[in-house]
Amino acid sequence: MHVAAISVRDVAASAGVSVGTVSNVLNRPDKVSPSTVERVQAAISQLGFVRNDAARQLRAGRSRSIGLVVLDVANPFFTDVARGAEDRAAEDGLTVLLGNSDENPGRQSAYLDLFEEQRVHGVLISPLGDVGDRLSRLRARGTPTVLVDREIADRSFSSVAVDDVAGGYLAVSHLAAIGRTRIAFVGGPHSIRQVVDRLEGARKAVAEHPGVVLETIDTDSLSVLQGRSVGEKLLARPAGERPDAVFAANDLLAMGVLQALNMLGDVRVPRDIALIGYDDIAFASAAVVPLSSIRQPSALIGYTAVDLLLREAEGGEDFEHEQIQFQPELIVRASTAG
Amino acid sequence: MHVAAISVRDVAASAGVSVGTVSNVLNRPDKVSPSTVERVQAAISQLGFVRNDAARQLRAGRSRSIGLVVLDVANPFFTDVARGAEDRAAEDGLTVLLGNSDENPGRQSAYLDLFEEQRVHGVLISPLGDVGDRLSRLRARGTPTVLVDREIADRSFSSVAVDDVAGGYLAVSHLAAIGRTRIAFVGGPHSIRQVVDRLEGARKAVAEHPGVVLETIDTDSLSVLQGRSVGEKLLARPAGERPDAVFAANDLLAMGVLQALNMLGDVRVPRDIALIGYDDIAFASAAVVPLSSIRQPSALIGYTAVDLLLREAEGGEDFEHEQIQFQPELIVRASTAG
DNA sequence: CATTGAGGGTGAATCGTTTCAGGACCGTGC
DNA sequence: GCACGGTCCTGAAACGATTCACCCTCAATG
Repeated sequence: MHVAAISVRDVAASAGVSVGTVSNVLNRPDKVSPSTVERVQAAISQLGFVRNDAARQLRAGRSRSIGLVVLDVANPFFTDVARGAEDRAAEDGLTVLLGNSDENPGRQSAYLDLFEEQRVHGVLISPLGDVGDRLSRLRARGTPTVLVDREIADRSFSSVAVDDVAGGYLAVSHLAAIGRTRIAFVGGPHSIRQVVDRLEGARKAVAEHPGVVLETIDTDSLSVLQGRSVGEKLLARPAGERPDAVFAANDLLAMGVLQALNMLGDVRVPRDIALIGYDDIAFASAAVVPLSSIRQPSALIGYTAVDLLLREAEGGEDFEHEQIQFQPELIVRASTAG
Repeated sequence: MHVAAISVRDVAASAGVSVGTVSNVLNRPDKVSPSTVERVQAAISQLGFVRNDAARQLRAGRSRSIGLVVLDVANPFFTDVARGAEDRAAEDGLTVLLGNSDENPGRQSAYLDLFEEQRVHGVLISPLGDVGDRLSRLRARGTPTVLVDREIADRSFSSVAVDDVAGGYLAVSHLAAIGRTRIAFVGGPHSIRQVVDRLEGARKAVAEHPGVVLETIDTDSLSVLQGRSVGEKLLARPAGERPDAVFAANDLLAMGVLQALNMLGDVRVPRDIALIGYDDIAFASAAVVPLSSIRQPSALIGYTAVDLLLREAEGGEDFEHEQIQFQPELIVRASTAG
């Protein structure tokens, strides 16, 4: 468009002041006499001046945003995390840039590049695969980083997570407690730490219950679609070879499994197969058979992560990295009744 | 952090070339001899140089992003739209910035300010209330704008929408066809055009079916929670005064209603109350009673909107604004069976 | 041999905001 | 009358990538 862009210079000329004064009106109005403030503001709205954020950031050296990379925006768990993060960021006048890696290392990497080029205030990431080195470099160059829903073993990063081993343990202990003995764990890929931990928790619970066996069914991702195809595979088995309980690594998968099982009338949840998911998303309670699940404080995770990030940014290089861990909670509904 | 930021100047010095050449390596490697490209790239990775996007944008005058303001990120319909938009934007090397107005005019306005300060390539918005003037000014200053899921009467804006009147008509005609006569429309606020249109379509269908009456129940927003409270209110009525069918303005509301009705055993869906939603989100088919709905091509809407935006940006001031409208589709499931 | 043009490279100017050292002005206190 | 401290403003410098007019070389051409 050929509309000449209006700059502080134009505003200054129109109001009969210097550019420095315009900037002061914008950023420290108390340092400018009221009459001048008024004159400048009149010029601003008359000319339709809009601050150029790029110039601002260039000067400032940092943007006023925080980058957040999640595994899947379609998963309500992550939108809840994002909402919590936004809330905390807003308290400090910051914005959250949401990047969806879609469980794809290439996209994850692209977002990290983008955020670094944008000189974001910091990065929150629910990491995929082995990005420890990448993140170390990022941090070394001055961008603080907090891991969301994951802690890295060597404690070199700050993190906010939920104890997924405990969650897996809760889920399977519950299934065992209601008398199920042939349990299937559905989830994948194993590059996602949560999947591995929940499985580990599941194994731990099984070990404590003699007579209970655990089968694992791998999936390519944690989506409704993948769940549905697992459900179809279960239906295809002879009745005797089906598990009598399924622990899905998240609610999306669980709902997919549920959809598939529900298509054919002869398998009933929870009568034939009990089903429990993970995350306790809002839709879980509205499922065909209301879904038992493991609840995580999702918004709180996001909120805390930003908080930690800001403290880390404040503290500088020598900041003591902190690992915060929340405990999950078992929510029992109809899908594991009896 | 005290890590000195690396600039093109440092890279140039280290590689023994001029800054102009470094820039050329970054942007037009074919204009630089292979040996020089290699030398510069070695310097870049050795120094850990990362382009400063703010400086880039300042010079370029525009950012490489598109702003998208949606009514509710928790609504899968909008995340699908966003996904479609991202896909199309990626084809042109652009990024999508997602802003959630949460049906709040203040937040909507804040995002528009932010996007304008960022000098985004363009804005996609699912507008709330009366923002025509605001958007006109935005466009006058050079930011092309496309309305998503809404067209403005005077055709002064480009838009991508679905015919919501037709959708409302489809839903209620279907309810009438299965013999329901006391239909309740649940939705709100009326500042959302979709709500108004779907209601209009509903009225149109009712008018064609003598003996069918329509009641409207207003809500403050289109969320599961609001739906649940409507459901509770319906339950509180004497059985004879309840509608025998509910048309909810979106699936979230419908699922809320369904949850509430399901808590008490004496009202059954669809036997006592048939229920149909709108958007056909992925969770609709996994609901307690699989939900009938009106499907919209959500990802396609986002994709097309960006496409239109880019064409408009290309065309300049004299671009002929275009209104694209898709047709919705009725999806019948158990919640309106019989 | 002079001319032309292409390929490869240079570096100062530019984008728009913020910052900061300093200047003008005015009232106060000695 | 003068120094002093405020208050209010000024305007040049800086941030870092990109652009563009220009320069240099060298080979091909007439």
